[in-house]
Amino acid sequence: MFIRTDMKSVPVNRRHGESYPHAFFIIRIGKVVPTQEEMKLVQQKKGKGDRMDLRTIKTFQTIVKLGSFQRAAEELKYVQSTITMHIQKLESDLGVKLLERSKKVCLTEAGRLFHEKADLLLKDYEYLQSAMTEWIQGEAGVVRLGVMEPAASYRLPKILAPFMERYPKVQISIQIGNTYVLREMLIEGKIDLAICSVPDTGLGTTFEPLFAEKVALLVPKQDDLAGKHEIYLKDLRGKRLLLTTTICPYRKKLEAALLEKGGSPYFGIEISTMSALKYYVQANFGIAVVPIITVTPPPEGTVLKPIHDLDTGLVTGILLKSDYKALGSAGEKLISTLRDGLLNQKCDQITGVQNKEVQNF
DNA sequence: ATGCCCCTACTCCCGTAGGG
DNA sequence: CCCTACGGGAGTAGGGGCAT
Repeated sequence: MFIRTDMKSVPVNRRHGESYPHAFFIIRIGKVVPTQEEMKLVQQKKGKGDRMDLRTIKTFQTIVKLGSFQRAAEELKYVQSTITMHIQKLESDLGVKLLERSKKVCLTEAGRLFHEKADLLLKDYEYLQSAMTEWIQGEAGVVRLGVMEPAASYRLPKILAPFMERYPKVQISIQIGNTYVLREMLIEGKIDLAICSVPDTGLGTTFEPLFAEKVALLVPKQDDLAGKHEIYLKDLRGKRLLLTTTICPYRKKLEAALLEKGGSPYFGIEISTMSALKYYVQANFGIAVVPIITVTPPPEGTVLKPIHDLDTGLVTGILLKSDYKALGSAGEKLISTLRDGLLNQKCDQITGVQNKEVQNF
């Protein structure tokens, strides 16, 4: 069986000048993928007998409840002939007699079974209606979010916690990845939006910058840079740099700056995850340029130092598809929450680090 | 390919008349 | 008293034609 929902028009009651309270969604029920034989029958019947709608079921249930066609008509605000027509249609659709008409309306054996099952169907429908209402009001829904590090671990939880408390029925799925991966996922429709840096290509997406993720140099205490008052990119020459992968936007930005201001050569160790860098610095493997938020406070045995000639902000924001269609109320509310949360999160200040002001757009 | 307009067929409901 | 059948009015869906 399949259930097809159609938006039934709501005609103005010509006789009484009011809308029919019963004329909302109709659930039509039919057979899954009709066979050729069934299709012929359907054509022969010209639409009769292959479906039933929710109103006729409600009419039937009302008759059973009140024990009379007339009283059911009054309850449902139909004329009595319409009630008769509904039952005829229902019985015709099902191919069984549901009610015995005599002085008193009685259920047949089939009618009793149908009454029982129809009750469940109506309850399910009421549940569906309620779920749809919640979706419309933004109280429920599913939003697939892609987030890059460190925002995923260090910023998002604080922003999402109050949102989830306010909208407990909204399901959020979070995919963590780098900007390149998140953009691909967005294009392929695997996520609805992403929090990431500016993608290499803007084709097919629109980027809304929100803040700059500041970075600084993390060095072991025993390194000579730890005691240096001012550090510039040229001071990194000859040092062992701990780097993330080549597609990491932080590494790209750092390498571009090093080429421009510091010159070659540099040598480093590649570590795939940003969060692991600080532990390798702690173990005296080398030095690393890391987002400040990930090393607040710095691990024991390390020192965080600003690099004066490094534009420290990696612009981060919301990435959406160019042909973006509204996600529904829940999605829109989440976007709004993320936007406000990321714009308003307090900048991480570290003693001894002369941060530039976070650049807001 | 998309949007708009017009026409036709269909659906839904009503009131009325008649039968059990 | 209750149910059924019938005719008619009003609204909607869908197809066809046309313009962009």
